[in-house]
Amino acid sequence: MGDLESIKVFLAVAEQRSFVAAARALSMTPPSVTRSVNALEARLGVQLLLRTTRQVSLTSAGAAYALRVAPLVQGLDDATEDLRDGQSQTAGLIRINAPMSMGERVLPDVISQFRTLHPRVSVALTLTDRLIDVVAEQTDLAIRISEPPRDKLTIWRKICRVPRLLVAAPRYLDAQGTPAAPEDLLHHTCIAYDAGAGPEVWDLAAGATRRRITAGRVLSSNNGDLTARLAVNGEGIALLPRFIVAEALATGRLRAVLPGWSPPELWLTLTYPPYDRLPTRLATFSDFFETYVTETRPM
Amino acid sequence: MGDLESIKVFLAVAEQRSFVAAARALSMTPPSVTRSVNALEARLGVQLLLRTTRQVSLTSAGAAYALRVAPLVQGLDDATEDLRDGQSQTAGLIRINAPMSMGERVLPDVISQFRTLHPRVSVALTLTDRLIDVVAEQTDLAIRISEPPRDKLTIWRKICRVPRLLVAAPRYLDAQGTPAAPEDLLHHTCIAYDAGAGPEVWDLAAGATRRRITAGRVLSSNNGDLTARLAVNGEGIALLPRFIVAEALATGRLRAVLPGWSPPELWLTLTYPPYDRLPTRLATFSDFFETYVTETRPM
DNA sequence: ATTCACTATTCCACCTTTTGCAATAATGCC
DNA sequence: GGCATTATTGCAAAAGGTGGAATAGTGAAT
Repeated sequence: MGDLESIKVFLAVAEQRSFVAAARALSMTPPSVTRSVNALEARLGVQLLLRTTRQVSLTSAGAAYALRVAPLVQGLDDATEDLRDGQSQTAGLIRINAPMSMGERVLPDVISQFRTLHPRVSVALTLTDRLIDVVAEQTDLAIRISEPPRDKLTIWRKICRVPRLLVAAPRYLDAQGTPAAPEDLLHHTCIAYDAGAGPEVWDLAAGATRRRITAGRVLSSNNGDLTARLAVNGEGIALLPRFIVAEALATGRLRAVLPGWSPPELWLTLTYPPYDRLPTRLATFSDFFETYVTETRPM
Repeated sequence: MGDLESIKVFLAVAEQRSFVAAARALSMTPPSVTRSVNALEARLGVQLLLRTTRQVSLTSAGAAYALRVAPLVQGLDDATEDLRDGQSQTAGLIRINAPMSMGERVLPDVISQFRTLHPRVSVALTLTDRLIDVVAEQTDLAIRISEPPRDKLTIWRKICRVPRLLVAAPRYLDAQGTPAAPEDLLHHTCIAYDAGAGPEVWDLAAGATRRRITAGRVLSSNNGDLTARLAVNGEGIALLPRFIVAEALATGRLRAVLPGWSPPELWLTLTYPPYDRLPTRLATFSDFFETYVTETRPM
């Protein structure tokens, strides 16, 4: 006989002024109603109802208690209902974390289109250029560009491959020479788009041939656009996702380097906290995001 | 595993960010905490907590729910506590019903003295000159002057006897003659202080001798003071409680009739709704009232 | 007055649920 | 790679809740 339930039973009896009526209203048997109210009174140490076989009325304590407690119980029920709605319907807040490069490109579009479809969804967007801990950072959904995480603590979903390529400014290549083979990179300044800890090692493959190159001099940045800007400025050769440098390549400010050789592909992934069952709003957004990326192919 | 209790357990886990810590705080075993939270999540159909063996955190749904539900749970606890205090301490509202004659005499004094002793008590006073149904009238305590009620539905407590006597105005007695024996009343106008239904029958006793007299012409009123005023006006002979006519007797506006003969005594009683255990404020007031009446003897 | 219908309560056997302990699986730290 | 700690689960014992029938009490109708 739960605490809350017995309060509800009491409120029903108080409203109906009858135990059997309350029993009917709550689909209970009269004995259960009696026991429930008795238990509540015993717990409270206060008599709430004055009962005769022919009429039930409230003590003043009972009246005061009912008046005070009814809105609280209602509030709990409302909270439960809203919670269920928020889970089953596509509504509520989605806390999204993404790398900055995406925040400036695809995300504004994705989010406004999604919110047109699902106006009851709010989005809190944070941009971070590092691998975040989704649970520690209170994030519902992290968009990452990386090798698929091996974390057991998170769930992740692959969206698509993110092709990368080596680029440099024409000015740099003119001055330092254009590498013809991976080994030439040893004599170049390499700009790493990475957390920048430890020596930068690039795996390059051309068909079945693979080369593992440790870059010579290294500049690094955890921000893709900054890395690209350094490359545009002629600071060196950068390894960057294609979508970041696409525009610079098109306008000629950057030129592809070693176009036959490609580094291991990264994946665009969605990472979630370790839900047993993903809330609807997250699943819906994830589906929408995948569709958007697949159809517009911005990578 | 009650509804409310499992919410409290969840809140404890959410606050402590740990199942074992919550278990310690609530004097439970860790398995119980796990089961309680699981049951709550199952009932809500929503995952509230993200658990690892090393860290516990809230889902956004869980955070929202905790934020919303915590004050409600606190409110319920507060209500319970206040209710207990209101019962155990002498505080709260006492709804008193009394006959008008008392409302104008003893009650103002009783209530103000009582409230000086117990300032946290409020009193709602209604004056009614009829036998009221304490439970139907939402009354905590009814002060009655009558023969002790035989009602099974109420509890009553005798305070003291209320002596009555026969009185008439000197003017009336001079005009109609002064009765010398009970039988003489048959030829007088009798003013009844009573609900005034049916013929007025007065039982008079002088020592062991008893006479049952049916009054001749009858005036009646359910208000003691009105009855007394009619008697003062010389309308007839009235049977009234002594405390109502004491002043008129002292000033000579009324004179006692058949002083050797006295009607059955009435009782000043306190009547309560059918409480199993009387709330403290009512018991305290009742004790105070009895002491006041006994010491000042206003009857 | 007495019967009658209805109500709140209690009794009792049955059964679901809960509880605590021990065992298990999982995780972060040394 | 252990080690300590944590959340969880299995299992048997215990507790508590459940409904149906019986009981007592009440107000109204006869």
